[in-house]
Amino acid sequence: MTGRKQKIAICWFRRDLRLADNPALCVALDHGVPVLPIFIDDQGQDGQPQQGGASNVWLHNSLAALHKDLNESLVLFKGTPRAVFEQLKAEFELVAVHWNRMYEPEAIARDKALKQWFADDDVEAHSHNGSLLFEPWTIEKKDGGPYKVFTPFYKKGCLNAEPPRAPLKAPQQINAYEGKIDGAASLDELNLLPTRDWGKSIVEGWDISEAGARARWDDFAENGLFNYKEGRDLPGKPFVSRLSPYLHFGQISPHQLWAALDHYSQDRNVEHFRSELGWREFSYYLLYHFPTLPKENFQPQFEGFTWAKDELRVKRWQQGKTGIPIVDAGMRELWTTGYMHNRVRMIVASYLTKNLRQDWRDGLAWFEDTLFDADLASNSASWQWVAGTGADAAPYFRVFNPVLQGEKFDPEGEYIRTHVAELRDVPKSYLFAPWEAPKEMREKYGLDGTKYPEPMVDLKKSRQDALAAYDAHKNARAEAKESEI
DNA sequence: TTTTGAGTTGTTCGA
DNA sequence: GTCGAACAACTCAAA
Repeated sequence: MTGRKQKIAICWFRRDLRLADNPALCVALDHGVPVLPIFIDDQGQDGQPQQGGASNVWLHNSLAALHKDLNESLVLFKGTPRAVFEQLKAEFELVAVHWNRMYEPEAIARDKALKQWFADDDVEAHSHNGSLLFEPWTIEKKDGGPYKVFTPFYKKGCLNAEPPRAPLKAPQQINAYEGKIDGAASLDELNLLPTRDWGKSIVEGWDISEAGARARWDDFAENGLFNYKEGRDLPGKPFVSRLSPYLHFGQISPHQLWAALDHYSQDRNVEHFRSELGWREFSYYLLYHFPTLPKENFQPQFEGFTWAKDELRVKRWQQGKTGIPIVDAGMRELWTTGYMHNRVRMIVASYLTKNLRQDWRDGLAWFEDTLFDADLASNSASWQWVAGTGADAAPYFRVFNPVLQGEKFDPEGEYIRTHVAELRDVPKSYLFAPWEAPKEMREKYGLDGTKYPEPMVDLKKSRQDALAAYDAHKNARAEAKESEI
């Protein structure tokens, strides 16, 4: 190549797959040179984690949509960011590189090293805040340490802090670099879709794009928000936002939602939805300050607690064949749609960790693989919360009774019937605990295990066993402590 | 340093 | 059927 290299600025898309309210994109466009929008798939490389199957399906569709929104100018790569940037640096004069921050421990390590590398090479590189309302390092207790309880974190820490910025408008025009780039990959070459058909069926009903995120919000604002505080507990009703996968991949930002909520009267429903965004912040905050959150019990007193390791139990839970209707409905919703209603997530998590006494990490791994919205921060914080090992966790004796939960939150059985076909015709009086149905009814509907399985474990006994296991652990610890003295 | 009040989402038991 | 108490202490946050 002769002459001077072409000047460009790079906007590195990651977990911010949108044009509106995208600080990195806005600033990249300000340099007055063509912007090269790129995405790098570095899963499994250089210590970066592998994303789950459902997440990759979502990502595939997101990238296709973003490419379209960018007038087909998005350039994809597979490999390590370092290698990609080395190549781009050889080919172009990099005026600046911009990205929006990620907060997983491995991502932080990667980005930190890259920043140093850019600094050593005199390339301007800047990270921006695109996905959190409050940066984790800005919220601290009076004594300077991190909060471990949600309410003071949210009320004192967040609500008294500098308010989140107003969302940025989408750029009116994008001066994108449109030449050919060596080493770029096609979307198919990223191989994000699974080989089985599963990838096709789960995307039904989702518009996986920035416009789709908008539409989802509009629909929720009109039909769910006004009834959110109580309605969000009813899995058979459309009162939850279902925005979580869009938030995870950044097709919509929390700033956009936070600001949009200002347009409504600040009643308890709006307050509650805001606080759910607060929970998302809290999860990221915990992961930032306690990076072992996905791997180790947050509460150290659970060290050495033994879970009843049983692969068959985990497998039947995954397949939605536990014999507990609301649990099976949830697990099947997850498998067939890539999503599970929040109330049911708690029920199935409580059932796995308490009634089946399986390690919360097994549940976490399954959710990571099958949820569209699999988000390391929220997922680890929430599993630990249910298991009782987490921050601000439920007391150990709080074991959900899935029969009562079903009767209370899915009273007409709509949710169960939607997801567990075998139970569609079972009368309501036995829908939540089919093992209690009279013999002839059990035979008629195949509730004796011919169509629908009998319960894996007795609910009452397994509850007592869980409480006993906790007690035993506590006593063992107390004794160990005593013998130290 | 000590003290005080509080802590997302539940269940069971007995009056 | 409804209601309050018990479940078990412990940690956190702030005064």
